[in-house]
Amino acid sequence: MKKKVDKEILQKFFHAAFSVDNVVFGFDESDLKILLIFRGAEPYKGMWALPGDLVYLKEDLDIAAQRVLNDLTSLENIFMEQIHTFGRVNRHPFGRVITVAYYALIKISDYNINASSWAENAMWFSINQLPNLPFDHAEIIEFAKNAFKEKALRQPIGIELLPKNFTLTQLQHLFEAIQETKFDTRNFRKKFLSMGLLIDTNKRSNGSAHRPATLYRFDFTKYNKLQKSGFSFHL
Amino acid sequence: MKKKVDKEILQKFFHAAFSVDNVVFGFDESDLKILLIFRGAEPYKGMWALPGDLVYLKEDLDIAAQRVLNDLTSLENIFMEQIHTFGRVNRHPFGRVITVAYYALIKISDYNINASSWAENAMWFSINQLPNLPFDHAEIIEFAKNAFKEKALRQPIGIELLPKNFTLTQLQHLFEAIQETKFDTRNFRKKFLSMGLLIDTNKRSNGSAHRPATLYRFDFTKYNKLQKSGFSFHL
DNA sequence: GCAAAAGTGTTAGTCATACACCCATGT
DNA sequence: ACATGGGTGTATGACTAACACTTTTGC
Repeated sequence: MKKKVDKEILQKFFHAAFSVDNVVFGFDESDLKILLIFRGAEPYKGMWALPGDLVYLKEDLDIAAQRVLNDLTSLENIFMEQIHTFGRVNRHPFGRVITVAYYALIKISDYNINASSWAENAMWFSINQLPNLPFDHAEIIEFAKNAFKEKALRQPIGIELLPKNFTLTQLQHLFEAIQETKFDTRNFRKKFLSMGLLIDTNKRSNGSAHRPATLYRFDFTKYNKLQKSGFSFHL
Repeated sequence: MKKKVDKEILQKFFHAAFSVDNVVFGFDESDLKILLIFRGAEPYKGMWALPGDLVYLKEDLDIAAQRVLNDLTSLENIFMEQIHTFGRVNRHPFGRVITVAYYALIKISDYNINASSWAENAMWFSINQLPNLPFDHAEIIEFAKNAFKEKALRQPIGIELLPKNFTLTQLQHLFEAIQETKFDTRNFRKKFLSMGLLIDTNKRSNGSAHRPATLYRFDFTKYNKLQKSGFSFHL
C-alpha cells in the first residue's frame, strides 16, 4: 500500500496517535447522567474520566468508538454519533494525541456492566455534579451536551434514553432535562401525541400511590417512513 | 513532558499522522462554489482535490486548518468551522492518516490568490459540477454541504459569502443556493427585513438595464447583541 | 378522604403561506 | 416604448402559548 513515501514525510509526521472518547448519556427519571470510569492506568491514574482509548493503527475510528462502548456494557444497537475532534498540542502527556469525541445514548434501565473489562469501575454521574476531569474531558462533555441538546430538538433521539415503554410524564421530564427548561404539560402532550408517533401499549404504570399512567412506545418504523416522505420532527 | 510512557504503547500507537482538509465555499450570484487545488505532489498528483495538509506534531488542529487557508488566500477573519473527522483505515496510501475536515466561507468578490504558494493552481468549481476527487474528498464535501445547509438555517453565516453591501435579490439567491430550494420573494424580504438586521446603505446597485436595487449590509453588531439576549435567527 | 400524579380544551395572538401587479432604469 | 429585474400588501390557515380543574389510584 505504501508507495513512494518520502522518508522525510514519514519521519516528520508519522509519530502521532489518536484516541476516541465517549460521552455516554443516560437518564434516570429526573437527571441527565454521564458514565465515567475510574482510571486504573497512567496517565491520570486514579481519576474519573470519559471512557476512551487509543485507536489501533488498523482500526477504523467508528469501530474504535464502538469497541470502547462494548468494553463497558453488552448492550447492542446503541445510538452513537461523532461530535468533534479535539487537537490541542499538549492535551496528552504521552505525546501528540488528538481525540475524536462521540456521544452515545443508553437506557440506564437496561444497562448492565460488562464484567470482563476495566468497566468494573464505571459509575453514572449526574451531569451537574461531575468530578474533576483529566485531559480536556470537561470541555468535551460541554460540547457533547450542546450537540445532543441541539440534535434532540430536531430528531427524536432523546427517546433512546427511555425504556421501551414509557409514560408521557417521563418523556416530558426527559426533554426538560435535555433542554434545561420546563414545558407546559398540556401543550407538550398535545404536540407529541399529534405527531402520531406514540403507540398506546394498553399497559399502565403501577405500584404508585396515585393514578396509573398510560405506557407508550415510540413508533420508530412509522417515523422512518414519515421522514423519508419529508416529515421532520421538531420539539 | 513524556513521562512513564510505556515503550510498547509508543511502538504500537504512535505511528499515525493526521491532516486537515478545507471545504472552501464561495458564491457567485447564482451558484455555490468550492475551491479546489490541483495536486502537484503525490499521492494523487495531477488531480483536483480539497486544499489540505498534514498537521505538524507541534501544531494545533485549528491552526493547521488556518495555515492551509492562508496558503490559499490572504483574506483575514475568515469564518471557519470544524465539521467531522474521517478515519477509515485505508483512506490514505502513505499509511494511517485520519483527516479533520473544516469548512470556510469566503467572499469570492474579495478573493485573491496568494501568489506565494502552491495555490497558483486553485480554481472555483460549481458544487454541482465537481471533477473526480481523490481520497474520500467527495464524501467530505457532501458532509460539508449538509453541515453548512443546516447551520445556515439557524445562524446568518451565509452572509459571509456575499460582499459587504448586497441586494435583497442576491441574498435570496444565496439562500436558495444553500438550501437548494426556491423562496417566495415577498415573504423572503418581509422575513429578513422584519428581523431588523439589515442596514440600508443608501446606495443603489447600478449599471444594469433595469431598476437599481437598494444595497444593504448586515448589522453584525446588533445581531451579536440580540443573540446574547436570547434572540435566535432562523430563516 | 386525602395525597399525589395523570389527564384534559379553549382562546388569543403570532407566524407562515399563497398570490399578482406596478416601478425605475437602460437601451 | 419595451425589456429587465426591483419592489410591494393582504387574507387565510396553521401553529404556539397561556392558563385551571377533574380523575384515578394507594394508603
